[in-house]
Amino acid sequence: MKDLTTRQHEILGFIQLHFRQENFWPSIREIQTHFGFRSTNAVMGHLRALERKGYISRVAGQARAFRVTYDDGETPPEGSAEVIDIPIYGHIAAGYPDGVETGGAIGRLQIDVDTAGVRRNRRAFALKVRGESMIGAGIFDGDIVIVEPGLPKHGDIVAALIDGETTLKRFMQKPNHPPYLKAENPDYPELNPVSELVIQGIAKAVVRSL
Amino acid sequence: MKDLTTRQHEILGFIQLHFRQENFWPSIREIQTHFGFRSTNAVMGHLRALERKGYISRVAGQARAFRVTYDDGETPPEGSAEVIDIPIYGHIAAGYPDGVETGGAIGRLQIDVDTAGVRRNRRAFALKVRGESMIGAGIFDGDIVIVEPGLPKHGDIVAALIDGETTLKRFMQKPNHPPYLKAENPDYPELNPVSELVIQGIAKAVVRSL
DNA sequence: ATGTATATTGAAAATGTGTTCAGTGTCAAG
DNA sequence: CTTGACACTGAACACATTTTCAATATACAT
Repeated sequence: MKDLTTRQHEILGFIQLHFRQENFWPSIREIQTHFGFRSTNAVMGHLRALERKGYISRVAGQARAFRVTYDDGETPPEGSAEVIDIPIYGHIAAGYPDGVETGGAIGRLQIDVDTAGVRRNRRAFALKVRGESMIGAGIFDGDIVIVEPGLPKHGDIVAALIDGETTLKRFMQKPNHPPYLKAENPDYPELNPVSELVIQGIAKAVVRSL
Repeated sequence: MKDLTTRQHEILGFIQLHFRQENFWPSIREIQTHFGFRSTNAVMGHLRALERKGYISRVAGQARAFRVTYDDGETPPEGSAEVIDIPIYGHIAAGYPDGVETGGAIGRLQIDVDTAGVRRNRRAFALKVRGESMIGAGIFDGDIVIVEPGLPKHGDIVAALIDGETTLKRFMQKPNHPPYLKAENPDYPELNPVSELVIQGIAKAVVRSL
């Protein structure tokens, strides 16, 4: 894709900003006014350049009839990443042996695999975080964590089953030592190696509704 | 929400269909032609009705300047919740007068509307957070915020355009006072009422890859 | 130096487009 | 029967908007 000059870049930027803010495209005169041109023709030149370079396309003679075709984004609405459906378990019932109990879900969320950072075939699930033990890692009460089953590495945040309750902790393992879990909150103690340490999975992403 | 007549429903449908297919709104005469009316006024009547009933809003005198305020449904509920495709407008180039990065989207994410907390018809977009100014609200450098255009209320976290840069701040507005923006980080000062305060949208959700 | 792309002004032509005024006809409710 | 919402026709008006023709000036590669 050919490069744009500074001015062309600004024009394209304004067109897109206008569209995002107003939900319809600007007219040539609006672009002219915004940049302080004294002639609509100044805009025309830039639009022609943008069209020639393939960034936009227009319908001749029609008002506000833009299409932004910057082939960087926007173009492939179809070939987008795969979206998976993830069940949200509130507090997990003790004895979550191997996974999916559809009945226990308090909700579901759907997100594409790339953003969530999970693989399709693994059975990911989500948890609603309760408590403040991971506040130091930016995970707050009420957040939703997307968890993927697997073996944790040192430093991963994991969902672990302790005392029949699922909590979020950071998994720490130094060579030749048994692993332990660490809360990311100064008020909470480190948890020393638990006998029954069941790692449910590794936290891959956090989603929070504001 | 008031009910629509059959004809009004058809008109609204066509407007939205046109927008999805062409990326810009139809003109009144295009609507007229599509339905075979012999007078533009037939369309005018329906548009007025749609506007009165709150389904759309328009900018008087401007061509193709629609906004669909309320979606009448029509969208097939595939599976469970509806998944929308959100463009990620990346790091905004610093010092850019219009605050838009060249190519437009640097990525996309897909998420269901309930989890994201946005409405289908509004054009939500996402931003990759840069900087630590909202660390107190649990939003960190590198997080992705999902933003929906709209008018902010007191206390909302907004994406605002200041000095040509988009930043995330909390929108504060006390009665009889001009609004100001506040960073959620003790190291950052409060931002007093800016003359050129452009609110791009309200942050609805945060997604973080771990 | 010469050509080509960029960036702009200025004026005018040609439509596109929203809007209004004045009617006709239907249909259901009061 | 009358009233009022709805669905339209027809013609005209006033700008909004795109587009074209004619020039000037700068920068940059050939």
